[in-house]
Amino acid sequence: MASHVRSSPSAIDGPAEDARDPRVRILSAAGQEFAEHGYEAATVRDICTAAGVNVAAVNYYFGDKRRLYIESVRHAHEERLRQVPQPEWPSDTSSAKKLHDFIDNMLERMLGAGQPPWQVRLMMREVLQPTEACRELVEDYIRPHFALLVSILDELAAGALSQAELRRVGMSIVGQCFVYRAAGEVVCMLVPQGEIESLHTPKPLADHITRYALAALGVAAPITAFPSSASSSGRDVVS
Amino acid sequence: MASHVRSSPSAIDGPAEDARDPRVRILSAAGQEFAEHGYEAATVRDICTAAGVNVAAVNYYFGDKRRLYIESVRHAHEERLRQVPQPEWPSDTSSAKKLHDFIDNMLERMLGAGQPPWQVRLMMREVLQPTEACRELVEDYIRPHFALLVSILDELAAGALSQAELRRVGMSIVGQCFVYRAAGEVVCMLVPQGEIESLHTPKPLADHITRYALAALGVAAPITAFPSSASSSGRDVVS
DNA sequence: AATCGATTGAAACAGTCGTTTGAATCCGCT
DNA sequence: AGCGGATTCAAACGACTGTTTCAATCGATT
Repeated sequence: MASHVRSSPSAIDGPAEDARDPRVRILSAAGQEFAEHGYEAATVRDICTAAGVNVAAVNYYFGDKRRLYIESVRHAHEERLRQVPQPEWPSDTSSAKKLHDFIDNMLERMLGAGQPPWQVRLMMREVLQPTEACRELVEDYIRPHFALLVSILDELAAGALSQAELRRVGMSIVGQCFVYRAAGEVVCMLVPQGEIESLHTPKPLADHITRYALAALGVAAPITAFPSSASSSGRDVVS
Repeated sequence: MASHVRSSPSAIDGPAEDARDPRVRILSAAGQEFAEHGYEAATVRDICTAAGVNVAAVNYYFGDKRRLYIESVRHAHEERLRQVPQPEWPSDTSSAKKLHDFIDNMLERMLGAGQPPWQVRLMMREVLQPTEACRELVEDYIRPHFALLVSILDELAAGALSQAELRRVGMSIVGQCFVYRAAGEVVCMLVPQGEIESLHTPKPLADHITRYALAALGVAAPITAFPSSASSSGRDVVS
């Protein structure tokens, strides 16, 4: 047993975690290995080598591989929450702009700048095949974001849709972003190369998904009504 | 070496594959194990036990685990193609109805009737983290379906959108279906229980996604314009 | 019946996995 | 300086993994 080790140094050290603390070094290395290879394929030996500690350390600090995994998922989404706070707008911001900003922000977090950081890939694994670490991830990270999206849609629909319908529309929007991250490699095989770079990167995609949603909700003109790439309809509703 | 074994009995036996053929028994058992646990976590011992053959059989018939996996993915999508042929419509069918049927069919294949058959889950794994078996899966199975969707959208937009824009809209539709299969368990955590059963099952979802698309394309009224669950707008465009 | 290639079977291979051990080392304390 | 708990280390454990071996068995052909 390693019960004599203090259970959570980060809780008392505060946000300025010492990178020389072997506990956070292991958590970081574990997160990257789990994100890259998945729980089964990642090995504690590789994790410890990457963290520069002995194999016995994971048992000493975390008990076993399963508990290390759960802690590393928690560590990942906590760090992610600190890095990317929920957006805030001046009170007179139009709801259409809020929607565009929200979608742009979500896409940027999911796809932004080449390979997304390992935290996102680890969380994505939990979404695709949940383990016991999933519930906490949903409550702390995903549900607040989804609730914000639904509230924006509520504002946008001006009471015309029930909460249930708003959730359904919200899921449609999330799905359109989600597919590019989860099935990105297949998307690249279905769409010509140049088109990927010009139309399926975060910025143009945010424009498209926003326009698609605004048109479906009747807030803007249908996407067939104007030429092509611009994010706005006749009146410039989003900027 | 096991080079003396005939390479593909199913090719000469025709569609009526003998279930007592150890080769297809192994392929079927392997597909289910790989679909359930993934490539790494599935063991050749479990596969052989499930297939009722000796462990040496996989080496005798397929060489090694990697080649067995590739063959089992091929076997899965070939069987799936035979089970679910592409829909065909009378030439006077409205393109709105075609879109609704297509979406309904895709959702039924992905989500239909509780746990989807193992073939779908195996293919989904290939989409989420492609291996060398992915390209063939895309060319034989996914690309034809996506091309059909794009052609329906082309008809619907009546030339108002370029091929690139049609692909982008197609990806939006696929994404809305995809999220329910790939992230289904998280969806269940975000949406109240009763709502799942009433609004997030294939039929109501197909109605919603179709209506969302038709409204976005300006073919039907915005989804805020009419009360709630019905799949049609004022004129009954889809039936 | 005898023969010979195709197929199956039980057992063992070498390697890697997560985990444990027990001694060695570090570091704050009196 | 010297004590004592906290931490690190190399080494080994037993349980698995994919793969191979080689003798036993099968089934059609002569």
